[in-house]
Amino acid sequence: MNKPESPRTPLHDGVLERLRQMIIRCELQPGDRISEADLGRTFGVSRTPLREALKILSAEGLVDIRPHKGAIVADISMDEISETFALMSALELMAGPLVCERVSNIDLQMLDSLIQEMDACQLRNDLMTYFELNTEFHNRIIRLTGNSVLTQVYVDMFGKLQRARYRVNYDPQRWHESSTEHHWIMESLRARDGEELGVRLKEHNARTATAVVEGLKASSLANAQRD
Amino acid sequence: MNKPESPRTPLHDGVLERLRQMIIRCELQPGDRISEADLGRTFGVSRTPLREALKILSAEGLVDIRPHKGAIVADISMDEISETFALMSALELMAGPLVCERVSNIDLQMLDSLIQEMDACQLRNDLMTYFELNTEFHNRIIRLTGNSVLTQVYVDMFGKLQRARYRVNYDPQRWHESSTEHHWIMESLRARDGEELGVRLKEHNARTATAVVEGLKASSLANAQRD
DNA sequence: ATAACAAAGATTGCATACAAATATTGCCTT
DNA sequence: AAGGCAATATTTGTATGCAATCTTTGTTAT
Repeated sequence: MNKPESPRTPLHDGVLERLRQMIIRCELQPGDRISEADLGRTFGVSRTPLREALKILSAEGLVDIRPHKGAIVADISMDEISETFALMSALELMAGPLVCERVSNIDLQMLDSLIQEMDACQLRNDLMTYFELNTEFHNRIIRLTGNSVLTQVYVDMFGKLQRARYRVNYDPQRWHESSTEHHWIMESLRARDGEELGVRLKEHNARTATAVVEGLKASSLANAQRD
Repeated sequence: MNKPESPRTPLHDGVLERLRQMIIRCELQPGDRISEADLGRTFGVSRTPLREALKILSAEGLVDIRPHKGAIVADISMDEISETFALMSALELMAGPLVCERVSNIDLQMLDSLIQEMDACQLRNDLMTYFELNTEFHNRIIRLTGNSVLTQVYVDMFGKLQRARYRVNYDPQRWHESSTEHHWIMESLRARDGEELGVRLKEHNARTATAVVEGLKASSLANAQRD
């Protein structure tokens, strides 16, 4: 039915990735029940690999599994969003000095070109690609710490928040602000000022947090009125 | 065969917990292959729940699964240990002020009694219980931040490092130092001095890190000579 | 009409069976 | 004797079947 693809990659890996994307992109919304049989049919696989994928997503916090009652897409509360942003602030504060110790000119070039692409996205109003590039930008910076444990945690957090970002109607003004902040961040990087970089990353993060939380409040308010 | 226990808790949960403990306690050593059939026999379950547990442990980073080649207990490198300690330092620095804002006198009492128990363990040389109480002590402090995301990450990190702690022959002198540092930490808590608490937690952590890394170096050196 | 209960239906949890891939063993060749 | 190849054996990946649990629907009694 499907093309053979590569028989080397286990089936549940593909299922896992597809499910994760569906959840992050809000195609499956928080609270949605996940029927093993149904999803198995849509993916064309049996329940076994699907269950394995669900267990992993549960460990990642993207789904909740209630014994004998099935899996649902995990809800992410406003509190959890705020707490996650707060945690990321701490990680970025830690990252600043480490990154500046290790960042090379080639790294700077690479980040610059990412920013250029992001600016281009902004001009043609391509929010989706912007999100992906933005993720790439921030993850790369953290990866420059050379601390892979830190990076792993950061990337996970970013992924969890991505759902929230997709949900809010991004404010054009905030979008512009954000780009400016990116340029400031690059400045600190070029100056190799670790403390300053940490602070700027942290502040950028805090502003994004505010924007996302405000956006969510607004949209949930709109929903409440609609109901 | 087994007592009915509680039929409400899914089987793979029990398997998961037993496996996790076996890995943390180094009963299964890094690099050990995990045969699904074998482990299934020893636990008295089929491969299905076992595989689900393995997938979760893989997501937690305690085992590595290589497609078509089976699972092995994940190795934790010296680098990863150092990086994890560094990350925890950042988390503790962040935690300090947050904890001091929220800690109640009852919390202080509870932590005090934990310290008393730990001191007792030290007197009777009960390292195992000490480890458990120590874990409890630090996790509780972080939980007092009220940030559950931070707490989750911290607890995970602590668990990952627990393996390393179990492996090193704990230096009695370091044990004593550590107790003293715990008392300092309590002092900062009682004074509600958030900055100071953060720094003391961080320094305590850094010293533990040094002790563990040195201990591991020594024991791996001993192993190398033995071979 | 509403609430409580019961039985049918659907879904999850686990075990087993089979297919595909890898590891191992023994033989043959050089 | 050493290396390569082939056949066997073991192990993983997936599908399916059955039992236990939950959900839903329909009935009855208040």
